[in-house]
Amino acid sequence: MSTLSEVARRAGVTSATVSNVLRNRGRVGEQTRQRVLEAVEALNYRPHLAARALAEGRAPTIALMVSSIANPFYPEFALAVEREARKSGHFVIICNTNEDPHAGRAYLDQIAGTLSEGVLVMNANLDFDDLHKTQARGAPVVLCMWERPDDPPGLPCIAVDFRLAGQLAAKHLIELGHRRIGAIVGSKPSGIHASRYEGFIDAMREAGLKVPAKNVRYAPDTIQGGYTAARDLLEHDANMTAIFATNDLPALGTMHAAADLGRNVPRDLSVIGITDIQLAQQSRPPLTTVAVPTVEAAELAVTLLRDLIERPTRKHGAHQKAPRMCVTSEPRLIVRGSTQKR
Amino acid sequence: MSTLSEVARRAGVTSATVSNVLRNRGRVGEQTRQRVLEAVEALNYRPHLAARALAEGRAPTIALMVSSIANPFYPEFALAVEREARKSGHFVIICNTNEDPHAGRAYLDQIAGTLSEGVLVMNANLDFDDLHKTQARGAPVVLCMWERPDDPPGLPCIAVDFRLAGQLAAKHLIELGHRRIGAIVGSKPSGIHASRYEGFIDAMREAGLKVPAKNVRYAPDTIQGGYTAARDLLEHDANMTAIFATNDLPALGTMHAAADLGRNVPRDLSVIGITDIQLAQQSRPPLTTVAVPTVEAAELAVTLLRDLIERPTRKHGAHQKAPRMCVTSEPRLIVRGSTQKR
DNA sequence: CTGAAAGCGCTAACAT
DNA sequence: ATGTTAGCGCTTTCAG
Repeated sequence: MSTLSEVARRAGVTSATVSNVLRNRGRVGEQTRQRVLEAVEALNYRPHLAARALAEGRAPTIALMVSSIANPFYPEFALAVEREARKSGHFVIICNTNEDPHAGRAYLDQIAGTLSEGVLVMNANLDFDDLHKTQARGAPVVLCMWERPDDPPGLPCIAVDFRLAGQLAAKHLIELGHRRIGAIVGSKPSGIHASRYEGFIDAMREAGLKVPAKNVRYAPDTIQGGYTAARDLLEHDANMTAIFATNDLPALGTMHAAADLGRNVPRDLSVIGITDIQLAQQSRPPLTTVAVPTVEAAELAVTLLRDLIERPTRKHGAHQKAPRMCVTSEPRLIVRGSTQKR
Repeated sequence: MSTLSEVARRAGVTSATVSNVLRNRGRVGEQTRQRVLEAVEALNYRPHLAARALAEGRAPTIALMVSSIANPFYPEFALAVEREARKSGHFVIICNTNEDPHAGRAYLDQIAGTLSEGVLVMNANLDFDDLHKTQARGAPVVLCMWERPDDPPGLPCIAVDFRLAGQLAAKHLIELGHRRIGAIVGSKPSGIHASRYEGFIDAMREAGLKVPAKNVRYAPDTIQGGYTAARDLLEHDANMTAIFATNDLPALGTMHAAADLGRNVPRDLSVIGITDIQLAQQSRPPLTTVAVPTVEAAELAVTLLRDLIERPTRKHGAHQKAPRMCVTSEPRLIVRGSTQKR
C-alpha cells in the first residue's frame, strides 16, 4: 500500500496537491496534474478509505440490519439498497441479527457512527431502546418497512400500507366468490404481520364475513411454516376454498400442502400472498399476490438516511420534531394463477 | 459521538489509560479501571472503528464479491461467511458486481486494503488481472469456489470437486436405468460449470453412453433459464427420461417445464441438480441433487483469508510459493423425490 | 501503574 | 497554483 505522500514525493509535489487532483478540488496546473496521475499509476496507489473517513469525519458505509439474509426476501431488498447507496459512494455492510436482539445490539454498538454513517433496519427484531441510543450517539437510524403509516414508530421510517395489502388480498378472494377463507399469519399474534391481518379482517367484515379463530394460524414466516399451518387448516375444515397468507413464503408452503393433500390449486383451493418476491412468479401455478414496492422502499430508505446524515437533527433541541416518515406508493394486486372463481 | 479523550478527561486519566482498559492491555489499577468504565458508560462512548483501524494499520471488515446477492445461493453462502468472519471481529461488506467486470474493478479499487483487509471472490466474473493487482497492493484475495481441484487458478482458493459432483449425478441417473439423458449447463460452454458437465460426460462414457449435442443446452443459471432449456430439450426428444442440470435453479425450472408439458416428475422424467440450495428441499417433489459443502467452503475461505492477512506472503520474494488451495470435503448425492427407476 | 508524544493516511483551512 | 500546518480518534512505544 503506497500512500499519498509517497505519490507526492514521486511527483515532486506535496500531498495536499495530490489530494486535490484526486478529488478535483482546488486549482491544479495541468502539468502537475499529469505528473501526479503518472505517479499514482506507477505506484498503483489507491486512497485509504479509513483514513479519509477519519479526516472527513464521515464514513463511506451504511449498515443494513436484517434478521437473516437467507430469507429470500431480504436479498432482493439488500440489492436495491446497495444500488441506491452506491450513488452516494456508500458501501453496505450486512448485519445478520438472526432475530437476536443481543446480536443486534452488538452490531449497533460497534458499527453505528464509526464504521458506518447510519443504519437501516429491516425487521431485525431490535430493541427500540438500542436504536434510540444509537441515534443519540449520532448515527441516524431508519426503519425500512414500517407496516402502519397511521401509527408512526417514533423513529424515522419508510412506511408501507400493509393493512391495505391485507384488504386487497381479501377483497380479491371475496370478489372471486370465496366465503370460507383461512388465514395464515407469518408472525406472532401482535407481531410484525398484525396489520396485514387486520386489513384482511376489515375486508371480510365489510363483506359480512366472519373469520372464526379456528380458521387462523400463526406460523413462522417460511415455506415450511406455511406448509404446516395450511395442512392443519385444511385438515380441520375440508370446505375451505381459499387461503390468505400474510407473506409469499407461507403462501408457497400452502400450495405445497394443497398438492400433498390432493387439492388442486387453484381449482380446489385459491391461495394468495403478500410481497411479490421473485419466487412468486416461479411457482406452479404462479402465485397471485399483493405486490409491495420493495425497490421503492429501499430507495426511499437510503435517501432518507442520507438526508439524516447530511442534516443531523439537533439531538437536544427543545423542539425536537417528530421523526420523519416516508410512505411508499400503494401495494397492488397481482393476479396470477393461484386464485380463481369458485 | 464522544471520544477517547473525553472519556479520559471525565475519568481524570489520559487517553492511553482508557485505551488500555478498553482493550485489556497493560496493567491498570482496579480503581482507575472502574472510573474509566463509569465514564464510558456515562458518555455512552463507543470506540471509533475507522480511527482504530487507521492506528492499527488494519481494518475490521472483509469484502465479499458476488455477482448478485439476489441469486438464492449466494445469501446462504454469505450468511456462512458472515458467521465465520464475526469470530475474528470482521464485518462483511457485500459487493454486487452484477457480472460486470468494470463494477468489480471499481469495488476492488476502492475497498480492498483500505476499508477491508481482504476480499473473498465468489463467481463474480472478475478479471484475474484486477485480482492480482489487488493482491499486489497488499490485500489478500481468495477465490471461494474454484471448480477444479486439479487445475489451480494461480490465486489462493477454496476448491470444490465439481467434476465429481457431475459424475455422481450422472451415475445416479444411470443406476436408475436411464439412458436417454439430457443436460442443461448453467453457463457458457467453457464457463464456470464446465467441469460439472465434464464429470457428467465422464460417467456417461464410462457407462458406454453417448451424449449427442442435441441433448445439451447452455442456459442462464436461473429457474427461468432451466425452464426454457428443458422445454426445448423435451420438445426435441420426447423419449428423454432424465435431465441433469449443473445447478439446482435450472433443475427446478426443468421440473416446471415438465409439469407444463404434462410430464410427471419423477414418473415420466427424472431431474437432478447440483448444490442443494434450500429451495431444493422445498419443491414438489423435492429435488434430488448433489450437495456441495457450502458452509464448509465459506468457513475455509474466511479462515484462509484470515491467514493470508496475518501472514502476508512476501510479494516480491524470489521463491514465491504457489498460492494456497484448500479442498473441501466431497460433494455427495442426496436422493429426494425428483428421480426414480425407469 | 499512568502519562507524554508520535504517528496511522488523509483532508482542509490558510498561507504564499 | 502549490505548500504548510493542524488535526480526525485511536494505538503504542517509551518515560516517569
